[in-house]
This record gives sequence, C-alpha cells and structure tokens, in this order.
Amino acid sequence: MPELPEVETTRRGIAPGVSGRQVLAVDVRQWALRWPIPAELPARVTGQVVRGIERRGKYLLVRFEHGTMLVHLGMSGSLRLISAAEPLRRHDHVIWQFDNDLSLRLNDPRRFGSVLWTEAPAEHHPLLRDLGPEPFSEAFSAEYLKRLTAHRRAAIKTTLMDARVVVGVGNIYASEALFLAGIHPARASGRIAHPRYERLVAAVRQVLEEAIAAGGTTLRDFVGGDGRPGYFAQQLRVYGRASQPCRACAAPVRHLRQGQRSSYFCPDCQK
DNA sequence: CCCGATTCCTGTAGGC
DNA sequence: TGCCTACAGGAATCGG
Repeated sequence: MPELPEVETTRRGIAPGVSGRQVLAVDVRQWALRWPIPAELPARVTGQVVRGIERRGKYLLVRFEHGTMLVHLGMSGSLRLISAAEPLRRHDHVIWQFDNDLSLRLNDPRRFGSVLWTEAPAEHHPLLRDLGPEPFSEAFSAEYLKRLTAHRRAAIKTTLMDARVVVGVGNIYASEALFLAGIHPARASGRIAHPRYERLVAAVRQVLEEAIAAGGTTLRDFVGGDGRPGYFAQQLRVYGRASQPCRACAAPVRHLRQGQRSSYFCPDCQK
C-alpha cells in the first residue's frame, strides 16, 4: 500500500522519464477519485514542461512553470511510465502523454487517490498545510514527539499514523517501526519515556529506509514507476504475520484491532 | 483540543 | 459453483 517508501519509489521511477518533458495531452477517463479532478486540470497542464517531481509525505508534487500538480495514490493507486503504444488497462483513470513517446498512467482500482492542481505555493494547499514533519528531517525528533504527545492518551500506533504528527507512516510501517522500537502499539503516546521515543524515531527512519531500498512493499496492487512490484514484503517483521514466530524471539506474533485497522506485534518484544 | 467512528471504493478471500 | 459478508486501508470529516 502506498506509504512513504512506495511514493518515493514511484517518484524515483518516473522522474528521469518526465523531468524536462512537455505534456502533449491529458486524458481523464475517471474524474471521480477521492476528490473530483479539477475540470481545468487538463488545459492547465497541457503544453507545460515538467520542472521536477518532489514528494511531501505521501503526495507527489509535479512542478510546472505555472503551477503544481498534486498526486496522491490513496491505497491502491500506482503510476507507471510506459510506451504510449501500450494498451490501456482496467482502472487506468488518468493518462499524461509526453513528447518522448512515453505516457504516464494513474491506475487506481479503489479510487482513493487524487489528482489536484494548484497555482499557489503548494505548501499552502489545504491538504498539505497541516502536514507534520518529514520523518527524515531534524524536526522529527524525540523531543518533538515527547512534547506533542505529553497529555495524549491515544495509542502510539494511531498517533504514528496521524499525518499531522509525522508524514508518510501508514499501517504497515507503523507496526514495523513499533516492533523495532520495542513499544506496544496500544501504549498511550503520552506515557512513553524520552529514551523510548529516541528509539522510535530511529526505528521509523530505519524501516522506511529499508523499504525504499527494497522498492517498497507490494501486498497486492503496488508497482513502481517501471511497473515492477516492491520486495519489502519478504522482510516484514510483524505485519501480516499473526501466529507466526517473532523473528527475534520466536513467540507467536499477535494481531490487534485498533480503530478499524489491523496491528501486529510481538507480545514478548513489545511492552 | 482530543479522539474514536464513519465514510469513500473495488477486488478478493473465506464461509456456507 | 455461487452467493454473501468481511476485510484491506489513506485520510478527511463528523460527533461526542
């Protein structure tokens, strides 16, 4: 599922093929995604040259001279850069045609993704404005987490997945990071000592780095910009491994439901 | 302010 | 074999 590593993998996969290229046409076949695609987007983007592609949290920012296109992959979305001659697939919702005979295609069976357009500074966009720090930035620190959660009773797993706290960490990597940090997913975030937050910050970074290196995690839909799946699923320590032995201590991994979401943890390694 | 529940969507797996 | 239900999950939004 597209969390930070999958979005970053996508960015790295498509950036070389689209940066500096001109958009010849935009074909929207399904306007109703998580948010409606702005009606003016094809006209705004057509004819412009891609200046570069950045990432903010799970959003891709496609920079043009006169604005920024925001792309979010939701939970089943993928972007592939392929030959313009390739036949369309089911759930290919948006097709960008470039001047190098390549086309970028957004495929999203569940349509939780979004494609938006803004001419204001992108960081002012309502969907980006309240985002927390990037996990690899200095702003994401034990001090920051400790202060932010001082009086919070919500479970740390839920807190980690809140994009206002830190961006990019979804359901899979939240479970993985908490395992690495030795913290129980249901522990109240306000009751975690500073040294344990130090471990958590390092764990979040470690698991995201490992996943990026593996090209992301593919459980079902995800493919990178080149159409290949990610291979981090094989390295998952607890996610999806209920009743299988913990890779550290062999105790059976447990499953827990937190706010309609599945969490996985080792009852011996995580307190 | 905080926090948990609900909501959008489709494909798939499991039960009977 | 086929029907039905549960589940997967990012994240905005709503209600307490």
